[in-house]
Amino acid sequence: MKGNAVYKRSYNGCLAMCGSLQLGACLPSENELAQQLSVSRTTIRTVMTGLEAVGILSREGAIRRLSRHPQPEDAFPDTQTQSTSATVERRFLEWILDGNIGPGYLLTAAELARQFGTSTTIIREHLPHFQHFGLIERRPNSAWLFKGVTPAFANEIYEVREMFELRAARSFAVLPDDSRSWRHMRMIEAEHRALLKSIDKDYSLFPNLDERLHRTIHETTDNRFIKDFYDIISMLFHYNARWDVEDEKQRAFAALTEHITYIEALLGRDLKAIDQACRQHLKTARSNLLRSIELRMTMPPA
Amino acid sequence: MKGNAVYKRSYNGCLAMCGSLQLGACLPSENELAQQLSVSRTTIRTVMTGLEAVGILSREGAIRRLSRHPQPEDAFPDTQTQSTSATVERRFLEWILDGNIGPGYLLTAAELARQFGTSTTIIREHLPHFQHFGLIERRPNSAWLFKGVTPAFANEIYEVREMFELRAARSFAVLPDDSRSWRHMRMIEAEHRALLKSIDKDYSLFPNLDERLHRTIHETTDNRFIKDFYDIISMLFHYNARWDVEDEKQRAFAALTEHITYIEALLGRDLKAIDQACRQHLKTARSNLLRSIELRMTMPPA
DNA sequence: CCCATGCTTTTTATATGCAAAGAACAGGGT
DNA sequence: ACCCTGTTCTTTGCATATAAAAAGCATGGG
Repeated sequence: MKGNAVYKRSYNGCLAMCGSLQLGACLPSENELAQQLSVSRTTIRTVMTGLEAVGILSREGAIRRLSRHPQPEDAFPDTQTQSTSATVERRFLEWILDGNIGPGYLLTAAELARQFGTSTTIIREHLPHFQHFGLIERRPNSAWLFKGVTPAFANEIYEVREMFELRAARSFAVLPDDSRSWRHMRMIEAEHRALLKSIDKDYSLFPNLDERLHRTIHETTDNRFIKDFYDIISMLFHYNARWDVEDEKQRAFAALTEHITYIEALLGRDLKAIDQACRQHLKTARSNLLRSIELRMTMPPA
Repeated sequence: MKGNAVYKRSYNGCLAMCGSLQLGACLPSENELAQQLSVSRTTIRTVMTGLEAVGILSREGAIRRLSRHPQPEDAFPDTQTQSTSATVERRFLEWILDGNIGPGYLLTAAELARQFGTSTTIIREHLPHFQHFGLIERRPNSAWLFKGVTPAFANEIYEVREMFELRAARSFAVLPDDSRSWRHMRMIEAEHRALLKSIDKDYSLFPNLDERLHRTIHETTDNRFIKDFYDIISMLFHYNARWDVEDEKQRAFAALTEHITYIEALLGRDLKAIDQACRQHLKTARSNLLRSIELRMTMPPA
């Protein structure tokens, strides 16, 4: 009735720990393992029992020792280490953002449950989350309306994003030199410069860097609502990468250049330059997104 | 297993309709009734059966006639016309905002279910909503952390609110004279002037007017995220009224005056005046809220 | 052919059941 | 006194069950 993803993830975690242990060495205490993996001792004990059953551990009384080194095939596959809930969330987003349905489509919990092979409980728990993302809208006592990943959606997101990021960027500029964010930003700057040199082959590393830059900026506001909103941007951004593969290298290069200007303005505490660089970059990002959305609307994927 | 709040609400709705009917008159068609009350025909049919059972309606074949006028006691009490879900949501918010728990308190779904007399299913469906409000935070596989209605909470809300409302107000100013929002605003202005005259006795009507003014402004942005955020403000505002009863009259008067300045600036399309009035009003509102929160934190309610 | 109503099928709202995971308690060793 | 393991008790994650409500289909009258 309940999956055992936590068990499997912890099992894999323990396997990894065992890997760096000498044969015959005894394991840390249950409490310590539990803390390291952020799970309860109960789970650790179940894992230990499992490891003993396959002969990786042996125990004398209360002491457990490594009796053979774990092999890669001892581990559970990654697909099984995520809770049903997380899996459904991910698959649902993929399904929606891959364009399987268009604006106006009515989503019924019962149908989705069948489609994803879970119960309606899980579906009903997740739909409000996508409402928060602005993707769907509730009809009381009835189905959910899919609003679509439309130009309007992108524009509304970017309208808010611009306000938030401008404010965050300004607040970044007045933080002390030795704040965590500033140290972070200097690292990110270095990574940008490094990536710029090898952009021809490493352009696919850019999205991750992009996300980290913007998140670092947003985090400085210390405002739970602004941070929360960044999850929406992040979601959209993450999945946009799925469709928009054309010209990826050029776009990465252009964005990288804009980022560097932006970062220089930030580290230079030049408010005017910050505003300008921020606006310019978001404008580019917005039109990239819009272009990609419009392209997809005229020729939906097979 | 499922409440019948929809039935009861529709039943009351039909009673009200019957009230304005002549004795012996025949009712509208089932379809029409269903549409009027925004429920399914199935529900209407069940209601009709109920009304026949208590002798309010009589039927010959397919025709239903009013056979006696409904009395007030025929109606279901209002408490029974709301779904379990809605009731829990309301009671939970009241419970939290009335200060029954402090920041740092751990909420467990099981306990809440017992406390509110429902199943954990409902509770689990609602907690994410309060997370969206910024009131609680999730600990995976464990309890929820109540973050408290603290000064930080108020400040973070107002930081965002200011950005959104300034932008909305500016976009309001460029709408055409005959737009729905402008007509709306002129009505609201009239109500403000009327209320100003009778503020001594009618000050308790102010909160409703306040909400309508700000919502009218926010609606003009046509941005789902901004509108969505206004629900949080609204919630806080609504419940703030529960604690903050002292000096209510003075505060209503002060706010009313600020509103009128604000509205004049808006209707005058004077961008600079709008900015100033908006900032000024939000500043006052924020400090009222902060004062009330700080007061409550030093002397929590019995 | 358009709308009625009657009847059937599907979906939603909510409670309950149960395995997995977490938390609390208890004795024992250092 | 602390930390460790064994044990028990509670809570969470998820599926299922069921009444209420919605949606769909059939039939019949103007």
